[in-house]
Amino acid sequence: MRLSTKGDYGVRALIELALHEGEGPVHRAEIAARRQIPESYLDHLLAQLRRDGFVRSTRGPAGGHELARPASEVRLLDVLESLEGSLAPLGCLEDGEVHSEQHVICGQQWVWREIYDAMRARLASVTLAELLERDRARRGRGASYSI
Amino acid sequence: MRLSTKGDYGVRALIELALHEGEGPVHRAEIAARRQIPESYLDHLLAQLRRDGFVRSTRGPAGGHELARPASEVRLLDVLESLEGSLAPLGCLEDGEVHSEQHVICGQQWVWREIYDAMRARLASVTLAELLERDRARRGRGASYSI
DNA sequence: ACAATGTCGAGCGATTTAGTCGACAATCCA
DNA sequence: TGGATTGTCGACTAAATCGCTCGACATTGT
Repeated sequence: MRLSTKGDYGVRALIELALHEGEGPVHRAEIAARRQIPESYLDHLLAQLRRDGFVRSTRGPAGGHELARPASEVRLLDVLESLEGSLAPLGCLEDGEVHSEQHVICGQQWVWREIYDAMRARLASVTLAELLERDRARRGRGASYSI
Repeated sequence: MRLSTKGDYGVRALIELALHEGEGPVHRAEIAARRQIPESYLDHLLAQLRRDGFVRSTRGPAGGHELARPASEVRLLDVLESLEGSLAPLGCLEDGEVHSEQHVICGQQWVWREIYDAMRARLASVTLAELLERDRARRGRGASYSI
């Protein structure tokens, strides 16, 4: 029942991009260093986020990555489903799922349907802007920095 | 974010045992056939459920498996945590988890804490007796049987 | 004794995870 | 123009996990 590191790393990266919203592209290396993500792995995550329209990238020196849409309009649900695929806890809750006799036997389906719906609703209500804000607050209170 | 088949199969098996509550032990082979579970795999699941006190088994001919506690007192949450281990969607929500600086960086933790708590609460409110009842209802309405 | 059951652990093929690496493309700057 | 600097893409891989199977053994009823 775990989210993979993709969801974790990907959201971290987007928070970092949100932090620099409107300041031009951020280098992959900088994102990786500041959010503790393996750089060559981050590559794949950014590619996925780009494909799904969350991120815009530019090449060449002074290139990098930036948000393609305002942080306030990016829903956590969409980001996670981009990175992780479906978040359904059971195969029988999958979106495009055929309802064959196979699933007649899936005895917990009704509970998980409820939980899944609530989960998606909550994730849909959280924006990247809100994640950034919480991140700032947490880092503010937390152990101070040695620069 | 998927439950493994253990959770699915294991709950199916318990529903089958609940169906025969008070009628003495049910053979592993019968459970497997009626709930479409690979028999030699079911073995492991029953072993786990036995270790955690959900099931009592007896050997020898006329042996088999039965509920160790009344179906109405078995919570779905406990069954799933027995079979799947922790249901936490993120490592940083794990029960015995140390809160080191590692997690200061886990930017979605607060949302998932909420979702996780709600999920566990709901799963804790569902008993095996209720699962059995729903299973009966569903099978009643469903395609009728060829015996 | 023997047959029918459950018990336990080793092992195994397929899939997924979590990456790395290297060749290539675009861009900027001198 | 050419090289330095960035991003892009796909192949590859080591390790873990999943979903089992199998075989040796223990227990019990007849």
